[in-house]
Amino acid sequence: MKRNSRLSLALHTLSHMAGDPARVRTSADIADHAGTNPVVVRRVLGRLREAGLLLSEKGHAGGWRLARQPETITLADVYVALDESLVTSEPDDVPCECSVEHALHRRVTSVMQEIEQSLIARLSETTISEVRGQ
Amino acid sequence: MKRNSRLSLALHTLSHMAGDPARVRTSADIADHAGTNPVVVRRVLGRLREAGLLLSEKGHAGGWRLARQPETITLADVYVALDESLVTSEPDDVPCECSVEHALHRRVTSVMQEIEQSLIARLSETTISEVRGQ
DNA sequence: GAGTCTCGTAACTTACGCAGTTACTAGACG
DNA sequence: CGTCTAGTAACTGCGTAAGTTACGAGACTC
Repeated sequence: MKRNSRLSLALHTLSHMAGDPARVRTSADIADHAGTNPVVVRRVLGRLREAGLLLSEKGHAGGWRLARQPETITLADVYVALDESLVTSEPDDVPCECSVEHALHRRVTSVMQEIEQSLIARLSETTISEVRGQ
Repeated sequence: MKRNSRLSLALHTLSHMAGDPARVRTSADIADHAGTNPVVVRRVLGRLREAGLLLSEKGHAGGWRLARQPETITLADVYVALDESLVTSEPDDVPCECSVEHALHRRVTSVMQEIEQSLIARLSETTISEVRGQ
C-alpha cells in the first residue's frame, strides 16, 4: 500500500494481540512476523502507546501488550492514533488571490472532511477482536 | 497538498474554463496562472483529454478547451479521470499465509472502497460551473 | 554490581513518487 | 519556410517513508 504501511502493521499486530491479550511480545518478534524491522515496529507501536492503546515495558521479559480489552479497541482508534488523514489539511500556504481557487478549495476540503468522518465512523464499527473471527 | 496537486491543478483550470468555454488556452498560459510548468499542465490535462473532458489542438492558435458543456462536467469526472484513489488496490502482492492479515485486508479494503464510492457520489453533486458561483 | 534483555531514539541510507525542467518531435497555420 | 502549439522522453531535485545501525535508558537475573 502507500500510506497504509503503518496502518497495516498496526492493525495486523493488534489483531494478533486480541487473540492472546496476556502474551507480551517483543518488537523483534513482531517485526519478524510482519516481515519488517524492530525499530519500525517500535516507531509505529509507539504512537499507539501514546494513544493509550498499548503498553510497553523495558528490560527482561519486557515488550508490548494491549492497554485495554480488545473488545473496546476499534479500527478507528488505530486509524486516528496513527494520524492517518485523507485531507492533509494544509494551512492554505499559498496566498492565492484567485477566487475560483478559493471556492474550489473550500468545496473539496469540505467534502473530504465529511468523507473522512464517514470513514472513521465505519471503521469504528469493527473491533480488533472481531477481525479475527473474520 | 499531497496527491491533490494534480487534482487541484485540473479542477482549478476547468473551473476557469467553465467561466469562458469559448476561449482556447495554451498550456503556457495555464501554467503561468497556476504557478507551475507547461509540461506539467500538459501531463495533467492530457489525462482529462483521454477521459473526454478536454480537447487540445496543436499549432498556431492551438491550445485547450472544454470538450463538453461545463454544466455536464462534475468534480467526480475530474477525480476519476485522474485515477485518484484512496484504496490503491494493490494486487495482494504479499503471499501471506497469515489468516488474520487476510481477514484484516478484506475488511479494510471493503470499507475503503465503500468510502471511495461515497466520495465520488458527493463530488458528482457539483459541476465545474457551480464552483465558480461558490 | 555484572551481564543481559528490552524499549527509546537519533542518525544515516535507500527507495520511490512527483514536480519541475530541458530538449526534442509532430502537427497546424500563415 | 518560419512560428506556434501540443506530445513526450529523459533527467534533476525534493520530500517522504522504510529500513538499518548504533547507542543510551531502564529492568530483570544472577
